[in-house]
Amino acid sequence: MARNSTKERIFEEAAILFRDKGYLASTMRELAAKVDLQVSSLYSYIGGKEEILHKICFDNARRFLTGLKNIEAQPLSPSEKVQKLISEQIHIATSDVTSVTIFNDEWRHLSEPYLAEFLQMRKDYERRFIKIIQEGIDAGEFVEIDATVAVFTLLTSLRWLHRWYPARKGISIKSLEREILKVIFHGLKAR
Amino acid sequence: MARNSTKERIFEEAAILFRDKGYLASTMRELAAKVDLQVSSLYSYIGGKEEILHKICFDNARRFLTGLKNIEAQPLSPSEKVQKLISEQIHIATSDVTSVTIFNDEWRHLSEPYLAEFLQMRKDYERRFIKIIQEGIDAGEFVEIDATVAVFTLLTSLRWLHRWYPARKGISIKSLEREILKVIFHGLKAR
DNA sequence: GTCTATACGATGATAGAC
DNA sequence: GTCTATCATCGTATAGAC
Repeated sequence: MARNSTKERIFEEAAILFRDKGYLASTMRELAAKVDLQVSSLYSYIGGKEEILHKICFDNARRFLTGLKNIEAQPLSPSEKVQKLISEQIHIATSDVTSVTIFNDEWRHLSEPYLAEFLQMRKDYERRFIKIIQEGIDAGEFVEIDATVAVFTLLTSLRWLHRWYPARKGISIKSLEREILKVIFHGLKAR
Repeated sequence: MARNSTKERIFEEAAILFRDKGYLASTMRELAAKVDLQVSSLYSYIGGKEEILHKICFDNARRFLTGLKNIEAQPLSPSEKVQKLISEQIHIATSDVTSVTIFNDEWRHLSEPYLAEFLQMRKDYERRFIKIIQEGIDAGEFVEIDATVAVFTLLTSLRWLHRWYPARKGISIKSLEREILKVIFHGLKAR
């Protein structure tokens, strides 16, 4: 009994291809070669190229939104919520690089109406993240800052973590998380 | 006398196209339509599609490296240097969105040997930025952090500034800069 | 489910007349 | 420098035999 079905292998190889070359530059011919099939045979398993992109983007969007929902529901302070959100982002980005890369970089090649739906989920996540930061500011836990600027500043560095963290070879996920939290919570400047 | 030559108009329209749809999804036919020429006429002005991408990527790489070099040469503290670097990134990213978007998002479609050359310039910039942070740590101006993690955390949020700052409508560049500096230097947490 | 064969449109680029 | 015409190639996807 094989560990992975042909369909699973197609999705996995496609993800690697999309990650390395981008969605548009990846061809069905290459994908077929990777899984040792003729191009036409791929279509016995999937409806088309975009179906793969769609699955990756929406699986990840749902994953992040579910994580956020769980954190929102817990009786935590804004600080603790932000810490958990950052921790979650780091763990997902480092453990599932391929998938997160595509989620972050290739969603724009979704066709309508999926693109609009995706953007709405993304915006929803950002809006709810901003709300948590604003609650922290109002509660006096965070400094008086523009919550939107703060969220995008930190969210952006997390979203593209997958691109740069291989540059810091040898660091453990635990240390990576500690260092990032240090920068985000306390900033660069010594007291 | 026209303000822009045909060649300049081709580069400008191509940049907008690349920014909006990505390099691969942009076609020479679309570009020709934008500048009111037949496709074949474009080739009287440029050698090919990649020449445009090449120019945008390398012009920007040089611009950022030149800015860094100037700052390095000044008799400033690491803190002041970092502040100037951040300020410069913000000004370029907000004043020349189109160009910076392509520089950040589309360089990977450069073919060799240009790709390798580009990556080397990029790495050089990062390495020198890390060095400044490390000097700040050694001088006691910055907290004891992993300089690489710190640089990528902040550099990433600056590099993709062009993607999110329209989400914070109405904010002035001055305020944007102040808020970002606040987050990066002092962090989220209230004292 | 896998194959061979192929449809069919889009692509970057060129040839050569004017 | 601009055009019309065209090329070779590659893209996703389908038809239909086995």
